[in-house]
Amino acid sequence: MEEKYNPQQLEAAARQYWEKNRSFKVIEEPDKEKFYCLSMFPYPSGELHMGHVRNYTIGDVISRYQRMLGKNVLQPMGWDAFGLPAENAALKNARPPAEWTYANIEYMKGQLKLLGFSYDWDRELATCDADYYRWEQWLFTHLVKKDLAYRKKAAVNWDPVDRTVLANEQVIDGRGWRSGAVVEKREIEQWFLKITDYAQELLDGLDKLPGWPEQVVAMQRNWIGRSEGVTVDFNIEETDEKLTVFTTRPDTLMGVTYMAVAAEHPLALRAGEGNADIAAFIERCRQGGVSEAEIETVEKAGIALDINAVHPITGGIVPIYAANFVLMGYGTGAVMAVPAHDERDFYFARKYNLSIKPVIVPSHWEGKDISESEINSAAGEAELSEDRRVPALSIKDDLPLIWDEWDTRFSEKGILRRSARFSGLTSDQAFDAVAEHLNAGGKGGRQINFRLRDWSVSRQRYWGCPIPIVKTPEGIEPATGLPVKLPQDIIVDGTGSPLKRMPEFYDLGDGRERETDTFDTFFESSWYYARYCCPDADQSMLDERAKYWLPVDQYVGGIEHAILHLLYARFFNRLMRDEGLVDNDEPFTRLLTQGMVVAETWYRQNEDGSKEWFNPADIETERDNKGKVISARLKSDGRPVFPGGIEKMSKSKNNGVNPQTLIDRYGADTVRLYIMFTSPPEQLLEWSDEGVEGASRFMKRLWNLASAHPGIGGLVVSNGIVDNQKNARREVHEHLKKALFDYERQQFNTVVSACMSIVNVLYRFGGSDDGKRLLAEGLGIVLRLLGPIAPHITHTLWRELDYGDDILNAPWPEVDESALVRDSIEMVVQVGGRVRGRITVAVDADNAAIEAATLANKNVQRFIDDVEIRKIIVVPGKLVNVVV
RNA sequence: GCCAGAGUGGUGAAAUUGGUAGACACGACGGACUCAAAAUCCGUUGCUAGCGAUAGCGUGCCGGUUCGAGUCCGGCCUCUGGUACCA
Repeated sequence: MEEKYNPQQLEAAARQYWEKNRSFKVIEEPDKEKFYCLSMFPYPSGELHMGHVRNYTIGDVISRYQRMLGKNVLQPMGWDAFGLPAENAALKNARPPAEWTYANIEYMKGQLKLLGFSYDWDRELATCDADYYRWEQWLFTHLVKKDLAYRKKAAVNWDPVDRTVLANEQVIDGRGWRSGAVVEKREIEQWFLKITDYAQELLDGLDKLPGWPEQVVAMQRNWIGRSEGVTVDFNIEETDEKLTVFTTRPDTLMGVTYMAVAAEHPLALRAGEGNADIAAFIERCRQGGVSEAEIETVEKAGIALDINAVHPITGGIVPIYAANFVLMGYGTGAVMAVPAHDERDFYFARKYNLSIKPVIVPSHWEGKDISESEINSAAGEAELSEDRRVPALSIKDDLPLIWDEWDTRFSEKGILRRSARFSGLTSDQAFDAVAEHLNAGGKGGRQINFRLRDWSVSRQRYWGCPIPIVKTPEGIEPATGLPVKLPQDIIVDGTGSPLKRMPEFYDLGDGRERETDTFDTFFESSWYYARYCCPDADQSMLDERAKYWLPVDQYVGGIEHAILHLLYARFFNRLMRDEGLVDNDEPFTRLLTQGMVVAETWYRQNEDGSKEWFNPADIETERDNKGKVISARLKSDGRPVFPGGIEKMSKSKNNGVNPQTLIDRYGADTVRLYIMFTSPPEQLLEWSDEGVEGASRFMKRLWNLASAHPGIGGLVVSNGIVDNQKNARREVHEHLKKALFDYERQQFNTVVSACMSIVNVLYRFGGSDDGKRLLAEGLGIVLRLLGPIAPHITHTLWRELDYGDDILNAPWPEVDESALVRDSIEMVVQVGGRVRGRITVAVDADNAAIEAATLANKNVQRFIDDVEIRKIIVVPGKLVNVVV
């Protein structure tokens, strides 16, 4: 046995052993409990970064843990290989995206192998392989036939200079990232999947996911956004047309004072034809990108169309505005506005001097009414004054009738006033009454609405899966002869998809043309988890093996996928279910969302004001006597650098730590241990080189302890009783209990803490003959507890110390409850909730004995001397609180 | 803007979920070993006062509930993720 810890050598040997024994190859074994553990597959961007290492280490720890519990564990790996970065790299290097992508896959695969992950590599897949994407093309043609896929126009970001569609990420401050031109919204024909048909089911399914983080469930619930409301038809004055809106607050219908439509709404476009101001406004609204964050933060603006609507109940006249915050793609592209009871409507009304008509008062406002004298004009009841101005309404007591500032109470439900036949009803009663009234008059009725919109899957890009559609003179039809293969040897030039310039791809003769758009890359990542079960199935998308493995028992990935990817995958699973391909509704039983990896940034200011960023590896720091960093300089020139804050590891801030360098230097086990130890999996992980040193030190400490006792594994005799080392053995089993508990709740940092504590105990007490038996048992426990986290060293020591042949087949350690028994316990004594002392009492002491011991404590007596004791609270086994 | 999180020593964090705040580490300081250094081992380490026993203060800020609050409730501040074409 090597005297010194030599990670490079032992890790290579351990990996060789696993490879030779095909340790992680799995097949379906119906008699064995299965466990499918999946980490989100990487985009092959070039090299592995720390985020990947963290994600895959967490997944591997869970996989190996489940395997040691005796389950049939599947852990696959593959490549999310289509996407925008390949096109950007292709543009830069003038090489085909396919070449770049496959080279990256080769390199990153080599890096993954160095980390000792227990993947079944026989199941590897890459989404850019036609063997993979042919099946999503197949599914799509079925969806077209089932009317679950359809075409409609939708807005995209258009760069008028580069004449190309931009991703939201490529729009920076409203301008194209390469051209710098102001981006425009442009409506183009696109394919959509009817995810809204599944909205209710996707919402209900969230209740059946107790293994998901509550925050993710909450985000998905809000994203789907079910709301019960009413549709209302407003006639357009002097025409036969109508404007339909949806509202969740029909109780405020009598307070409507204006309507707002999207700038691209047909009514607005028509008004713009005869009015230069309106046309200019519509043009201004066209500028800027389509992302919600951009649209919602832009200042609200509108313009009167000089078209009026007719209130469906009062017959009053309501002006129609075009507004930049109403979007054509959402609902009907029109909203009714109630400025007295909606914040956004309120500020818009103030900006354009529109009427504000309060119609709801607080529930406790029995009998009181809104003073008519303070309102001189309100749509639906009186003609608007000439300039549509309304004087300020005053607030009385807690009346929601203020004009100057908005109060959130204004939007609360209450009792209706000034609402004709509905006055006096509560908001809830009015909801029903208004809905029935509209329904009876043929002017609307109840409706359930979802915030969720249908999924646009068309992308005007090259490096993606071709949409299998053919345009013929007779119309649109699904392609036959799948797969429709993506041409590979292509040079990208940044002016739109090269497929559009390749008649050999799209021109099928007889006026028949292939679709040249490709699928959104979320399409591929929405079903890869299922394909891993049967990656070689060549007669169908999935086969019977999928029904053995699915659902995924544990999914691990970044929190940034909380909504889109996870929702699309839940949707796809249902699409595949409805094709009879899978049995289950939900694809992922448990979900762990891991936090990002961040690091300190360092910079120097250049003379032109720009900043130069330096890698943390090239910096040395100086600390004060408390250990606080007071200055830092670049190693190479010794001149100072300055901290720029802690940020996500990135190329732009040059704060990435290369996993490869660390593996070369410390070995994979140390990197894995550090990552698992330094933060709980769901939290942000702040990188620290010193922390890695600490992890490395622990590895050596473990190795040194073990190598000093060759063959000690043979001393383990049925949890060998150790008389003279009772306290030490109790500590070991207490830490073991803690570690087992933390494995179950997936808090791996404290699993490592517990292992460190056990090693500390063994260092102190492992010397004598009895100590050797303690050591034999304790080391056996630590090796198995660390097995999933640091697999190479534990594999090696398990064999070298004679514990057994293969630690993967060892039984998982169990707590010996008899080792935990104590004779006496220490309890904390508080007076008035403040700790004043400690008492030692027998384990079975009753409350009277505990109280007596408490009152006998000298320091306690100091604090109860001249005050009255009201009562004494005893928390068994923990503390005593004397209430004074 | 909207939705969802997070904030604890010099640092990463722990606190079995309302019961001893700071486990386990990192760093720093002191010691042993060494000609010396590295490595290793041992000790001290929330802040303030005190030789000490001990006391006061302390979990982003303000307020509340409770015998008792890092944990529960109300209101803020700052940071992070998502926001439908980054993946």
